[in-house]
Amino acid sequence: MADDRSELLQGTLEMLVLKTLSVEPLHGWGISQRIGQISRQVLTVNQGSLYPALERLRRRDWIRSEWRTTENNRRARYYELTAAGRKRLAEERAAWERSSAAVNGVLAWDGGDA
Amino acid sequence: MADDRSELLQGTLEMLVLKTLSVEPLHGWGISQRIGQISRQVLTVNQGSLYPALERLRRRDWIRSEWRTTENNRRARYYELTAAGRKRLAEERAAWERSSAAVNGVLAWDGGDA
DNA sequence: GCCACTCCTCTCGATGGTCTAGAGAAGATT
DNA sequence: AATCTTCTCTAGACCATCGAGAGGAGTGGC
Repeated sequence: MADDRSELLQGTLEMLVLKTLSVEPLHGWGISQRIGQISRQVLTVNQGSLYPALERLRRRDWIRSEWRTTENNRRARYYELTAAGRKRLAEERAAWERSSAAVNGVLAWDGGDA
Repeated sequence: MADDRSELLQGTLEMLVLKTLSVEPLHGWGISQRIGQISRQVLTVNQGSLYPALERLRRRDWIRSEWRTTENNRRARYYELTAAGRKRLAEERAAWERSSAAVNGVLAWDGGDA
């Protein structure tokens, strides 16, 4: 029922998070806001998906975290990319480009060759 | 880890199947072959994913099936798109285009405006 | 001082699409 | 007769995501 439910493509969350953090360190809530903002609310990340994803990324040493105080004077865990995370982002990006191009190729197919 | 596993983007299988059938009716094995062929093996559909997907599509009346004999003289269940399936394909395609454009937008973001 | 609101973290259980790993049938080829 | 190819189909498990929360701490209004 892919109604208007979630517009978040499965499997892209980690890449999106890594990309967001590659621009600047952010806390969880900020990552979610940022992705929504850039995509004009087409992509929405809910917290129940985000925190487990952050934990997975941290466990693989693609991001590291640190408690800090926000501009609003609240405690928040800031995440930033590691060198391995940067490499990982490049890989995921390449895979995304290859796969999405392939999907577009199938969608564009009209019965010609192949 | 840079999983060389499946290159199939989650959530795109049904759309790919509908698209494939929109060109011509095919049996399950043929659908899988066809998608691999067009995408130059970037996308691979394994049977354990395909048949449950076909069953879901059939149950929603987006495709209908019929036993026929193939060119190789074997029994095969041919699937073809219904009118509702054609409509559904258009919807999924629109959603895919919106979402993948949004993902590309996030990937292209470099810290400028939002 | 108290209350509502925003900011922000985090958890649990359920859902559901996909994968692994098969079984099995029947025509074709050797 | 044995094996390959074509083709359908299933069971169990995995695991990312989602829905629906709980909770804590600072801010601003009254």
